Amino acid sequence: MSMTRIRPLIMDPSRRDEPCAHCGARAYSVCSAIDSKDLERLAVLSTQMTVEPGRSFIEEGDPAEHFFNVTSGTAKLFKLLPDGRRQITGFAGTGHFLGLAVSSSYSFSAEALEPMRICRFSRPKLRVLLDDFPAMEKRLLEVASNELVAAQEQMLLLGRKTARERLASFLIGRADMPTHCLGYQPSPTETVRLPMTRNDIADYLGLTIETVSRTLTKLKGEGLIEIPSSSIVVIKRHTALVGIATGETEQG
Amino acid sequence: MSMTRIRPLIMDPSRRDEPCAHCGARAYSVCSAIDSKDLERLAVLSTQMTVEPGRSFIEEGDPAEHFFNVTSGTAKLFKLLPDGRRQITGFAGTGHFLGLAVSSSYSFSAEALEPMRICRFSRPKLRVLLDDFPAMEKRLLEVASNELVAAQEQMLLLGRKTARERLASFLIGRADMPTHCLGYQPSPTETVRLPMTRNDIADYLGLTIETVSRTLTKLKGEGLIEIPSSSIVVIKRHTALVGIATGETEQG
DNA sequence: CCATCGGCTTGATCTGTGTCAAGGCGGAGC
DNA sequence: GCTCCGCCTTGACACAGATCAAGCCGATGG
Repeated sequence: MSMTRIRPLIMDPSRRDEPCAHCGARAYSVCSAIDSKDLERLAVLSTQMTVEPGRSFIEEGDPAEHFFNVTSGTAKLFKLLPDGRRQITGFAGTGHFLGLAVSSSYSFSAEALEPMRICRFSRPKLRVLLDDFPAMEKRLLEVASNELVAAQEQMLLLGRKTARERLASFLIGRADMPTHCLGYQPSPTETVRLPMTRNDIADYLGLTIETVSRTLTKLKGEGLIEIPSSSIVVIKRHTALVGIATGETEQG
Repeated sequence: MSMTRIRPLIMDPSRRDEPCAHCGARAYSVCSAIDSKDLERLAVLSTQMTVEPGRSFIEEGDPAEHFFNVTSGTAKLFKLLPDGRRQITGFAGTGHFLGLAVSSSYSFSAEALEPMRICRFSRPKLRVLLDDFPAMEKRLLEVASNELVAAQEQMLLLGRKTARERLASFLIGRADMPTHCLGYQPSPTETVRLPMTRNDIADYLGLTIETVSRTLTKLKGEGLIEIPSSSIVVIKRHTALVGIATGETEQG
């Protein structure tokens, strides 16, 4: 499964002994459920790593030996069909916890879009730790519940929305995201940074790259958005875009 | 939101005093995490109800005051767009726990497909109970994790599979389900009972009723399945169907 | 400054699935 | 046993988005 994987991960000795106490992502992650005084127990279980853009750190089908926590950067999470068709199931930013699942192997792959820092935990060891910290277990349940709600929303998008509605939903979703998930963010929230390629957007929305491109061009032509560079979109008419995203607006 | 709801639920006084100890669904549900000796505490929180086919017991947007546990029958879970487009996000059978979500309102609706028995818990009260039973919290996390994996699989289906692959996946998914989820089940597992209409299947798979009907007819014509009645499908060539479902088989 | 290359856009055409329309079938009620 | 009605099937046609095919644009490196 991972035969072609070359140097996907780089251990980072410089942070080996740095405890979770200094982690910039802690406030946004499940680790916030653990008290400062107990943080050392968590720290000894964690391994800090960096992942370069384009590198995978989870491969669908591989034995699920670790949990991960994103401390900076963004990853795409995806599933593949044998002929190469791909569905991106989500993007994981700062604070995102990865690897939940009872199964013994990963059900998706994860690849860095940008330089990332991640925090890795051994599954069995974290499981044991969780027995002592029900607050963290509770936090994980909250996280999983929220992701489930998001997944259902995405099913509605994939099953029933038009290309135009999908793009509008995607842009609004990005604009409404908490700042810490986004990494570097140009000032107003109406400016949306897109660290992923058009192909990634297409595979996230169940479209082709051509349809994504055409639809964005059309939204631009209608004055709903501006596209100063291909990885930046400025939302000019937020309410109108929301109307399209939620299916309230007829056509275009 | 629920102005048009009429007698959606029928309280069942005959089971009011019957404790969870006699619940047939207990073994399959999150309640199994609670020890027999503590079961009384759970029992006092629960209200048994029956729901007639076609009745809703959760309405998207309503305040989320309860959790539910399905003890028999099947429900469809769905989201709607303002113009009536519908996406069924799943079917909930015996043992299924409903209502996970941090939000204060439900993010989906639930409607009975068949006569159902459900067990209702007040959210705040169950939350308090969970503090005393971390095993149940752990079980809920497991359940949520598994649903997340299933949701991602469904995103792959909705975003990237053909109509033929969707129907094959759906039938295989039904055939592979644990028996207790299905309610009454005609003997061999190769016989699949479909308690939902073609319209429901279409709304679950992101297709139209016509495409579902045509595709099933085609699979029948190829000898992969038989359709003795419109709500029963017999899988004749399981392996071939799995090949189609997973996208390994070219076309048809 | 030019060449290269990956990612993006745009145009022409095709096609899988949706839409519209007409029966068929089987269970419920009289 | 007949009628009704909801659900399902089948056919003809339409269209949103896919596919195929150029070409553009901006970053990178010599």
